[in-house]
Amino acid sequence: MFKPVSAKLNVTEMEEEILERWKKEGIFYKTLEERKGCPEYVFYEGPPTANGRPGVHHVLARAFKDIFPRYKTMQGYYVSRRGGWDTHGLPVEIEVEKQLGFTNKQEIEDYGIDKFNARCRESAFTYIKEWEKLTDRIGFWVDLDTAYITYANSYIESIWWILKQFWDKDLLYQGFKVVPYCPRCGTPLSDHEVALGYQDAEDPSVYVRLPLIDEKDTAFLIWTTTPWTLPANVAIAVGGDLDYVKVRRRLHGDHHEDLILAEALLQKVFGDEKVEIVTRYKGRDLKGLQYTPLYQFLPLEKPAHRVILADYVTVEDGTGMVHIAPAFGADDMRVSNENDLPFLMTVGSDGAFLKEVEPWAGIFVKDADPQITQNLIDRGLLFKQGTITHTYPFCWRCDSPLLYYARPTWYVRTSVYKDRMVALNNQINWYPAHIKEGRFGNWLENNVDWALGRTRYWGTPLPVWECKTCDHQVCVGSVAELSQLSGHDMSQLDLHRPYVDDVILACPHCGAEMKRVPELIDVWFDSGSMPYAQWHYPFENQDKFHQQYPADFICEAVDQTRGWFYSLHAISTLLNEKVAYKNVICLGLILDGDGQKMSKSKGNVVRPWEVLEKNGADAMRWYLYTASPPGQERRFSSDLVSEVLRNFTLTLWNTYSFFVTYANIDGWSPDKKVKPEYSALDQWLRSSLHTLVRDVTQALENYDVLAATRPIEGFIDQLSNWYLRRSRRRFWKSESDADKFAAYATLYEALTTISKLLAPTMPFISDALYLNLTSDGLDSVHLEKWPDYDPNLINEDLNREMGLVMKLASVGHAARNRANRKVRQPLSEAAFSIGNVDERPVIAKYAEILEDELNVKHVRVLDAATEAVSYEVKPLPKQLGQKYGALFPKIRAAIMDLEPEKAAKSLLADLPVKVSVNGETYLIQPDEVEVRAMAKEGFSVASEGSYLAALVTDLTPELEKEGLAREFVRRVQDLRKTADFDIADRIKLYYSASPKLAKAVQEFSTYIQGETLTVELVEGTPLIGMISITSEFDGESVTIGIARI
RNA sequence: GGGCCUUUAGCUCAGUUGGUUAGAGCGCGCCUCUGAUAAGGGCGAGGUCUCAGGUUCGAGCCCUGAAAGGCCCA
Repeated sequence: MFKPVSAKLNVTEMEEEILERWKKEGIFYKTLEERKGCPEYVFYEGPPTANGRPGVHHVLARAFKDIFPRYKTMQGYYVSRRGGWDTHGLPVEIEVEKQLGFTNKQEIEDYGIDKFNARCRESAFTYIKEWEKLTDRIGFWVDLDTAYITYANSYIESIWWILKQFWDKDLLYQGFKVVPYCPRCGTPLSDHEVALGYQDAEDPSVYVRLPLIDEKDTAFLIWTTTPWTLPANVAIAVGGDLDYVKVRRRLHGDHHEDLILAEALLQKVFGDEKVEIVTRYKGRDLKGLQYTPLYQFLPLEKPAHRVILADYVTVEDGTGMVHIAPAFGADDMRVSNENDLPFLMTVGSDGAFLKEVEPWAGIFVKDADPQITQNLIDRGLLFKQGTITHTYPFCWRCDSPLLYYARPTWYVRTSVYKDRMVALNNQINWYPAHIKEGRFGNWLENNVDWALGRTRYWGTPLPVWECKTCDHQVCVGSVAELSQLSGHDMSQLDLHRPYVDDVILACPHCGAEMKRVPELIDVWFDSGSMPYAQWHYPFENQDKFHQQYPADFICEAVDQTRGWFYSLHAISTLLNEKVAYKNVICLGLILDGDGQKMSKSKGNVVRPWEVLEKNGADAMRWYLYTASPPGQERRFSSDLVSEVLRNFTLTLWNTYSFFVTYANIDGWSPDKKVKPEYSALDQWLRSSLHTLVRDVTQALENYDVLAATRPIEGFIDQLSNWYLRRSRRRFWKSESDADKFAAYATLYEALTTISKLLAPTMPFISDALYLNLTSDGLDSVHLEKWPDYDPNLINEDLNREMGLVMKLASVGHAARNRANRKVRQPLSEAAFSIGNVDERPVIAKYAEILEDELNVKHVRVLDAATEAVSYEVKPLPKQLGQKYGALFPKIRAAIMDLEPEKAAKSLLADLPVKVSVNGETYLIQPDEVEVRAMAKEGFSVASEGSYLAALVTDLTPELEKEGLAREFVRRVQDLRKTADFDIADRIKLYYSASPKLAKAVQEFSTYIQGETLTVELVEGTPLIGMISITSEFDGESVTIGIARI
């Protein structure tokens, strides 16, 4: 006996029961336990930050992550899946700052770094419960009990070890560079952080005169969108080979002024204003010309304010004369150094002007733009102003505009490993494939050194100590080393600020005090270090590390290309010259209903809970797998998840419920000793099933989730709507014969196999099915072996033939519809015409199925000689086009010109026909054309392509009576259902009917009794206490009463 | 300015090595079937396959260019 299964499914209840069972029996740990010692399949969990609520996009990633560990476990691999939490960095700090109402770094310092960091440590796990609950609810099996935590001392120590390796290889260095810098957070950002925050922004666009020293009434014209950088100007750059002109503008009276700019930009700058070209230059002619500085707030260490040459100057916008402020542009800095120009720093680390810049001291630079512009107007130096909208980087967390700002900071010399990173990337299997050469490959090709330093509080401290006196630096690679260098036991030290800052070392060179440099490191370095740091490698777990490196599989969204995908790859390359992961699925973004990216800052993150409560985790997962290719972005809609439930989950569930219901009635159970006698339909289903196992397995091997899921939908549809519909009578009939056994065995095999195929993707329903269907099975489908397919059972011919039978049935139904003959009314005959000779035998072979499906007494091939009235012979382009190439159009025309009747008769007899083109004769084979027939009158026809069904719609009295009997049966069945009788209940039945119907009932009484489980069929008024109904149809009337026996 | 992706029915998406009638699901209208079904079946409305060139006997598919949208980088 199987546990009875209602056709109605309460999906949430079912899933929660399964969850409860998993928990109670520790199924997840059992799957690990059982596979101990097996070959390892390695999955890395990209650590999320638990200081925000998990959203739909997290469900997406976790759903995809879950598939392969489950699949590989079933294949016999040991897949330890350690969870992880990202805990450091700005996202956490900013939340705490919000709580405390802080707006700048000084407030944090005043509050106390120790207290601040203690709060950060807590805040990092604000939503840990919700994360755990969600992870659990969606069935993502990951070991959160042993999850690695990036703030742990052991984790940090491993990172220190990595940094020390880099230090020893001269891969870690301090440089003075212009970096993207967030003035609010007070820290530089790495390129991949900057990449997260580009937005459209409106900035001033100003054209400014810089008067020449040696020429009266003449000025260079420069352009900038950052007026605040002008006080730091030291030079003008021009392109040596570009063409420049001096133009003369007429002013009021006799006055005029001369301006120098690139010729190509005259139109853009002056528009319709007429100006006179006075002189032409090449850029290099201008070199060395001096101009009057705009401002002189700071002393100059070297001569400045002259024209220099730079290769990056273009004439695309501006004036072709580029204002150079070495403190605020990477290119500016480079050319300034090349030309031995001074460096003017006018701005503090808070983004406000220094006190030397008197008029605007203390004002945030962007806020000072209008005042500077006004100042230039007042002094007659502003030529023109406006605004420009362009994409500008903003801080990815706090939305402040970033400044490009020169400061000393720490770098990892990734650029020297660029080629190696590119080469190793070629070994990685990317899905979708274009990321490899495209987005990720390009990113690697353009690699610049990793800006590692962060001047913040909550993060992994950079373990470099510097001598106050002689500037000597040491990098510390372990706690032991720190103890040794400091002369104190540091094993209990919290490796965070401010505690590490308090550790003073003695300089090995001069003996003076060494203090730690102030920087923390980029949090992406934390997560990229997880392959090593999660095991506290190399201090512990050396074996474990080697077993678990590199990963076979990782999966994150596309925004990690420059995030985790990169940091894993870069660290692994620099450290070991190996890949960190072999296969990676890169997911597209989930968009909200309006196509907007979901993000916390926009507040449009859809809560996954509603969807889960309504439709369950399986349906939500299935939707995410099947909706669109994984790399593509997708709009998320709760309604589409409901659709999965209705169309897929419930179809499967009902098939399962049907099986259990009838198997229980018949007391059927699987018996391996009995060899089933499979019918053609059974063989077809098994062929489809084993094809499915083959295809799904292959798709999973290729990390192709779409191809591993969509075909299952197709199979379930055919299982339910063709196999089961066509097999119902086999289950209903009362005798338990070999045919019935085969039907049960087939359906049972299909359902148990499906439960395994669905285990990685729909872990709940698959286990529900498995547990009930396999009484002698394991504790969970997730402990099962992945199914094998039997190639001998795969019969492509059978698959094709059955497809054809379905097509013919469909055309047959259409013909019935057209003739207005409902299926309940038996008809004498259906005749089919099939355009392709080879396919014709299908009709005879599957006659029984077609007769039953269409409710006709007989099916056959339409007789070409006597029943068809006209033909059409249609050339098949695929065959003929490939065979005749350019000759095809003429061959085609020649075939169309043939006399259709004559040609058709020959072709239907499987004989070729001759056509003549350009004096040559060609033989057209029967399989190179389609013959379409039209049927004579007396038939009701429908056709699709070359398939035609012709029904004989004349009714004999006998057929009519049978039709009435079936109508009668249907009324009884309806009544049984309304009365809520059990399917197996025997009944007695009283009826009174109009004469014609009464006669039909008498004649078909055996049939009726069999169909309706009627033990006593009595003509007479229903008895008191019977459930009864009166109805009229086809001009007849009847009253029926039934009662259970 | 550069890179990558997308563009097919009202919506979500398929569309094989290029083959002449471009499909599915949902939604909509009409009809129908049902003792597994929240379903199934039939018919219908709904498409200049983003546009323009090119290659080819033949292009939704291949090539070139353009447009729109998205992501990323300057």
